[in-house]
Amino acid sequence: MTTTDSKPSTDFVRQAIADDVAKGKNDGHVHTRFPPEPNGYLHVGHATAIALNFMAAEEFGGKCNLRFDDTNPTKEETEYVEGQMEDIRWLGFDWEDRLYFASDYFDQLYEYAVQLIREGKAYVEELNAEDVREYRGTLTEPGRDSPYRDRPIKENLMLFEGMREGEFDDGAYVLRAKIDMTSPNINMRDPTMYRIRKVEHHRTGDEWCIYPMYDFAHPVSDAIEGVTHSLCSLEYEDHRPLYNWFLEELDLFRSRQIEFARFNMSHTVISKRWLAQLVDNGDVTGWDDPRMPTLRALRRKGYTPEAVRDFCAKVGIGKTNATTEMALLESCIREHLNKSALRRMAVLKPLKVVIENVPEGEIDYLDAGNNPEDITAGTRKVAFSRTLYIERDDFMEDPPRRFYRLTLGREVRLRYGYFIKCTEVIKNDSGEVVELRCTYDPNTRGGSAPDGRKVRATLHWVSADTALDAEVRLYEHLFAAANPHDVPIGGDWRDSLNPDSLTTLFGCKVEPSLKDASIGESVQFERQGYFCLDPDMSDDHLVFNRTVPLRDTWARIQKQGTR
RNA sequence: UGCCCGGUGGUGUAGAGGUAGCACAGCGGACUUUGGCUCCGCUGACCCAGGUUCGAAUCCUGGCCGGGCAGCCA
Repeated sequence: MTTTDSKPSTDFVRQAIADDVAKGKNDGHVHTRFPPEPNGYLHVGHATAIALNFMAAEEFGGKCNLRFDDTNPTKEETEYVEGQMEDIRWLGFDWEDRLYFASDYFDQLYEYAVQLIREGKAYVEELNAEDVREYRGTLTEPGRDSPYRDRPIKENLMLFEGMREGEFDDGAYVLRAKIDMTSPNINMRDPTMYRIRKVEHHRTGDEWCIYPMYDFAHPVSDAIEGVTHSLCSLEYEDHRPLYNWFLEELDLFRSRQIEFARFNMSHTVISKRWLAQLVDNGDVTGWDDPRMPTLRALRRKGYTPEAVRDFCAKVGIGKTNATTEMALLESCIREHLNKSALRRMAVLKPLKVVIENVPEGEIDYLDAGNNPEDITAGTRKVAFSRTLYIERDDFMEDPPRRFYRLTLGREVRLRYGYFIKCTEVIKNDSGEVVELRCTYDPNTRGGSAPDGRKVRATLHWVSADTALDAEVRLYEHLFAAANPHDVPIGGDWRDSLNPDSLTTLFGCKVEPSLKDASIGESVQFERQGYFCLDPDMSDDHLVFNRTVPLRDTWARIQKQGTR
């Protein structure tokens, strides 16, 4: 078989949708939904699902609903509803007027349950949870029919009504679908449809004391909304027959469930459960701690929605349990910020430099480009004066082979400035280098020598006369191990928490234009990385987060020398 | 031991009977007023065994390995 027209290669979900459209199913309409449970904050894993649902719908000319799956009031809160909506909007997706809640359908769900009871397809169970488990059988043995399975319809109706009226305690009764207790698929062994929970629901208050289970609520909700393709994660594969059973028995719109693999990423944990533990243990400062893989944490750290969406596209979608390297995420944010972020100079670990042939009190204002990738970003002035700071790491008294930066007697360039040559090294009593004396060449203003001589290195720097003090927070992987759960026997997944995941630097020296930055706005500190102001800042205290460091070839060379 | 799903370079993902591609990572080089960016090159994969076929990553059979399922969670 040959194809002359090259179809854009797509993932299997989009292919399945395309097949349905081609067959004229649902008159070619496509409608999806993103159905989070409001019991925590969204993370990058959710981002891939959000992107899949919204993008796929759009690609096929359809819409995507946002539907909160709020059928378990003991775990769900309004705070999370709002937080999740904020995160999805930030990502750049719009559900327009299609904001729904499974709880919107509680009345209809109840009616459908009654219908199934009337048709003899559901019954009220009064075995306790333990006995139900016992009757269910095991993975290898079939289950047995409950003694209440053949309760008369009238009685079921009365009891279910009683459940709804609050006549019984939590756990006293449960409504079950009557399917097949011997099914090899355990989900079909008379699954629970409703349980009694006398707790307040975040939206319906105390209107209800019985709540539908996911397996019942989800297909019905999808059908009510006309969702053509219900995308969910792999663990629901075994639930698909049940999903279809409800739609068929109730004769509802036939939504199609398609499962895809859940997202995993190296050097972190993804599930809400583990993340909550990190928050509770105080391993991080909260759900928005920049080391977390949550969307609000990434946002605070300086990630852009464009980069996260690009990441989702590059990760793709499959059916194998896969773990994406965090390096891919980092490359996505670097790619976006390289094009968009303004360049600034900031010295993280300052070393004082005195340019001896610059007179005291004299300040020279030099032009500095704001972004070499985008000339329309313009230029700014940076001050050059007798005393300035350079990075400690940019000077070595006894440099190794491939160290091109400053050392005694060597000439280097100050970015946008002049060539300087180190003439003297000043140390304190313990032998630490505390100051450098240098001379500059006035003929190299702007950074090039009229006589054509070259320097191997260009250093970033700031004038001591105009520099601002700042706190800078450097982040690294939260976990040292690629897979924190891959732990030796007897170990704990938290054992591989990286003790250096946060390094806080005080007394950093940054150029004054950074005073005008706004919280979250990305800038590149030249030669170092991308940074943004953290909300922890105040009028007289700048706090920057490092979003991601620049690729560092020198660090790699050093590492090679080490081994 | 029952049922379901899945195995393509280090990682992720294409491939639908006809040259195994892309991205990230790694390595080397060019360029460079960021040891950044960009550009060029390289390394590197179809779980195994049979079968069908002129031809198999793809279809069939059998193994092996991995994941999921026994909530009144989602």
